[in-house]
Amino acid sequence: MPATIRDVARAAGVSVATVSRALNGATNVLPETRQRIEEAARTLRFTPSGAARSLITRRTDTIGALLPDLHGEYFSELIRGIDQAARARGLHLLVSSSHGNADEAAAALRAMNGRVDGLLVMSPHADADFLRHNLPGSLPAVLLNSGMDLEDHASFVIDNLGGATTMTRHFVASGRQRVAFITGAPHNDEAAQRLAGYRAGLKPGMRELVFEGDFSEEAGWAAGRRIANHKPRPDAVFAANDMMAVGCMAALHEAGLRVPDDIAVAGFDDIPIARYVTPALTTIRVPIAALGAAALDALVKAVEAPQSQATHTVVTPVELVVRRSCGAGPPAMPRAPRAAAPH
Amino acid sequence: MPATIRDVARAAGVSVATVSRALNGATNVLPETRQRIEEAARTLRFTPSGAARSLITRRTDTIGALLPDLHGEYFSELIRGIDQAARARGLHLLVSSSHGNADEAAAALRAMNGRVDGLLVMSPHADADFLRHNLPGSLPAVLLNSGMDLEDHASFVIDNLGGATTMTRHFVASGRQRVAFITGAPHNDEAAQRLAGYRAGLKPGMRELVFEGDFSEEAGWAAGRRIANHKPRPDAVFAANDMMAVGCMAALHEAGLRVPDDIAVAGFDDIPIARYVTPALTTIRVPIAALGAAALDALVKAVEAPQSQATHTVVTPVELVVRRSCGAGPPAMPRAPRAAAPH
DNA sequence: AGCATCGGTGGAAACGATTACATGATCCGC
DNA sequence: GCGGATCATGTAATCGTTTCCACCGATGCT
Repeated sequence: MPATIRDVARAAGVSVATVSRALNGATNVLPETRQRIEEAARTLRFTPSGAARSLITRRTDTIGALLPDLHGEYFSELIRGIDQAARARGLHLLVSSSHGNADEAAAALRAMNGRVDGLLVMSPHADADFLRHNLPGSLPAVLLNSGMDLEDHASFVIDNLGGATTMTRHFVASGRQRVAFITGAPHNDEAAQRLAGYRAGLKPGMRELVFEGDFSEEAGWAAGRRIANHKPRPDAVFAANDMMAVGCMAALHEAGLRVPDDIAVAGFDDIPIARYVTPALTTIRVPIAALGAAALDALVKAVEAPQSQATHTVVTPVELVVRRSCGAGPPAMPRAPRAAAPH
Repeated sequence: MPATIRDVARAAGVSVATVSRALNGATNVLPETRQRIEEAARTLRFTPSGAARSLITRRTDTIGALLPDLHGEYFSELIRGIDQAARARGLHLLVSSSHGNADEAAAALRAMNGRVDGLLVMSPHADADFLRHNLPGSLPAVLLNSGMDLEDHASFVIDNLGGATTMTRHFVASGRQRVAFITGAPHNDEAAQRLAGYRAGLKPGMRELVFEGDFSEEAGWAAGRRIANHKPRPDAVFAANDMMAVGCMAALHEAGLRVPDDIAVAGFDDIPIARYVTPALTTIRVPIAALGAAALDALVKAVEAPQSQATHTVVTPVELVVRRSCGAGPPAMPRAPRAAAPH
């Protein structure tokens, strides 16, 4: 049983009110009294109960993150960005992930009530209706990468459309004639945007060549096989994400094709692996961590000024990264400076 | 302002006690009454306050994770494993990371009091003394990858020593004569264990060749340059982690050496990148997610039976993964089945 | 000298839930 | 027909904090 504020009060010979004031930095406490209290707190190893404190304070100094999955580098980067921004503000992070269905997600959402000051939501189930029915009370929330405009919440998305358009135009501009596309998961909003971007980037008169995928490496490999056998053979492949591009390159390689000489390959996301595969992968860099941090910043604003909920959608720009897999780029393996980290 | 249990009671025309009983599945509530209460709760969108509930219940259904950093695949895997095990038990996860110094870590620890039922601690600052002084009350805690045996807490570690020994022996067994080692970060316990394993794996009479590193890719690259110029040139390099191995391979490549023909390279951890670099990296597979899950399981046990704190240290075994970078392994890029995940 | 002020402190009411105990009503068996 | 068991429900204490208010001695101003 941990020591309570009452124990400290008794030990220091004062009332609990005074202890609370002394420990929370109120000015109107006699220096001598404060010192006695601090010493009592130290020897009793008193730590205020977060639950009790946030019950009366109505602040938890915690924000909740509802994520679809923790698999892969995309989400680890996202969490890292969110955590970093949260820590800078002295906030904690309560994460909840992998909700197979809407009911599970709803349960997770409800369980957060009274434990968080705001919610960062990134879930395939989180449409407008879902939030309207399941968001407890008036918890501020910010949406991530859910393509819809919601009236009540700010929303942060990646410029999937613009990025895919840029990539496709890059292929076209460097003389590729038959640019194929491997789609992302069906019913996925980001996948749809990237496909639309691909279409927008083709030159008028160019034929679109769409192969189905689902964001997984296997799907990329399967699509790569089909592409290798397709007549006339495409001279460029744009995969809706990097993992599929990696799988596709393997299949093309197995089919005896040379990348980029016979066929160029590009992905989307710029996951760390992208620069290490051979040849290094041309891709669209997505500032994932920055996106998470920006979303958290917006959420904190919403928490601090509940009425002035800015409900606009912020589109984060992306950047073309040209590497060997599309024929250009530096010849050697680039060693971009990265923060030193154990492991 | 969210609805409270009192609002529900008023709406249903019963007392708060009855509402609590009805909503928590007690049997002794008239079906008709229960129905009225459930409907009232639904229309008012009542969600019990976690803070209030855990104040009286003394359970938070949350476990806290104190991590050193969220950078890199190592920690994302760890969190994934922990989260998965936690979710299976209906527990939430409160994460806190990147504590530059012991004071910050202590503050983070204190802030967890009253918000979590137990603590998963992985921190360079978390030695026995630190925990004794900063662990609030009698919070159960489990340590991760901190090399020391603590009396009061269970501890989970990777078999760094055994893994490094195995790898070194593999080099020796396949006929390598001069095996070099690139060390991890100084003052890091895991780094020390891996170095010790390297030494233990050398054949009696073999000369040890130790190059300094710090787990970062840059350090691996720098060590690779020194190794390429070293006379007589080593015919194998064992880096204390995969990132350094990757950097080292780049440097060897730039120096005109062929891996694995001129010199073999191996790493430690088996991060996802390892199988995608060219040549694919021989390494020691560490079941990171499983480690996190096991630690969480142990913590849950400690939470449920506070007195029977099993204080033993569990050493998780590791596994040698042979790929092209040391001369063996399958010729084509392997596509191990991996769970399909967006991005 | 008297009265308002001020600064330190204590008492007690919140916050929103759970739960031990009290209270009636109903029902059963003798 | 009456005492006691049973059952649904209400009353109130409780968890550990913060904070409003009252109190009281000392001080300053006129």
